[in-house]
Amino acid sequence: MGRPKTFDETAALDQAMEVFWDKGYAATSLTDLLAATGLSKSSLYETFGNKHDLFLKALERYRDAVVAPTLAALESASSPREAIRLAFLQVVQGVEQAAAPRGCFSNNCAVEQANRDPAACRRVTEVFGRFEQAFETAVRHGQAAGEIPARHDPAALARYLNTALNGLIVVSKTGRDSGDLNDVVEITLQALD
Amino acid sequence: MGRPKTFDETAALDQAMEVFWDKGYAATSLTDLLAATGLSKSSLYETFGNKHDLFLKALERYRDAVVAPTLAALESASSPREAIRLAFLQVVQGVEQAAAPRGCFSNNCAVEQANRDPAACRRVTEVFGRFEQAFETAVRHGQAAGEIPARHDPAALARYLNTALNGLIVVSKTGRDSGDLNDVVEITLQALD
DNA sequence: ACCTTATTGGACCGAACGGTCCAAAACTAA
DNA sequence: TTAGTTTTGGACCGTTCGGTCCAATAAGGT
Repeated sequence: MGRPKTFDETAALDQAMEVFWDKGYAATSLTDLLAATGLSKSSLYETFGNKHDLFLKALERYRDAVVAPTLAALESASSPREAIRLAFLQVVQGVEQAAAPRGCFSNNCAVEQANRDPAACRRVTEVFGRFEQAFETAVRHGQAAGEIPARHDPAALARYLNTALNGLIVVSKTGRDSGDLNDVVEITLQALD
Repeated sequence: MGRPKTFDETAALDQAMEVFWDKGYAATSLTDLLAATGLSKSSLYETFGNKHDLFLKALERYRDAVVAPTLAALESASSPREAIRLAFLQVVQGVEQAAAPRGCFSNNCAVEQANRDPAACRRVTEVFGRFEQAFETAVRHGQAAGEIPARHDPAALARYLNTALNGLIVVSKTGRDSGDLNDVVEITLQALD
């Protein structure tokens, strides 16, 4: 069976994801990736292919390891309305804690790569779709529980929430007063009244 | 007085701005800039300094040549409420017309550079601030005209509108159905009711 | 113990990167 | 016409880029 790998493949992928998340695709060099993962050049190419392949795998890893758990919480919350608020407040919290919020990997990728990298764009679209789906089921649950008026169209409201969330993430990147951001969140959530 | 320049400096700057706007900072090479501006390397360095200097100048040019006119229209509209709606619909229109919308230069820059380029970040923050200011005066005018209820806090509402607009721009980059985007705009603008 | 199979480090590659420099050219002012 | 000033093209620079390749190595399976 030959010599086994001396490193954890998904751990290395996680490290690569962090770098891409922080610096974007173009600004990330192979040297950065080697330093972050601790791999040698041959190991990296052997296990992940080239830089672009690795980038796509990092995007998928983000979807599975970061996005999916968050959305699961959103979909199975006992109080869907509060869960939605929490999703927004987590962004504000991110600003309070990190001096330089790195935003959302998919969001970053949409802005940097969507125009010139169809494969990456497809994956971002998928993540956005999942967000919308999660928001939609949360809205439906909220409506069933009487927390959200039934007159709202769940699908449209979900798209709205996803858009607003992405806006908040972008604006946060320039470093804002968290009180101001909280005001924005409150107004945003009035759409659920 | 010596040999005069054979090119239009602001026209060259406009071309450089287009490239940076489309590709971002890291993915734009000097070769790209030379091709777009038509300048020789020495002319470019002589007139604009290095790549980063040029980038900052392109951001400022964007603020003055692209953002300022838009905001002026927003601030002096006879129907402020409709002007706000129009600002959002322009983004949707951009999706319908361009196969690959390039978004907003400041927005792109916020996502790509805010964390690692303080000078660029400052300029982006300034543009965001101007947007909020324009939205705020539009809201105030709308309130004075009776188009927008007086109970709303103009500053907070302006921040909300700026955030929502940026969200719409980001989501648009992945190429969406314009009908869906219109739904989002309608819900967004219900905050003005 | 041995043979097969796989991993690994690092030398190496051509190309492209951002940036500098200078001699030739082109224009103005006198 | 000439002196003075600025622009301009392009040669050139060292560095870094993403990527390939191979010999050495290390761990199975038998």
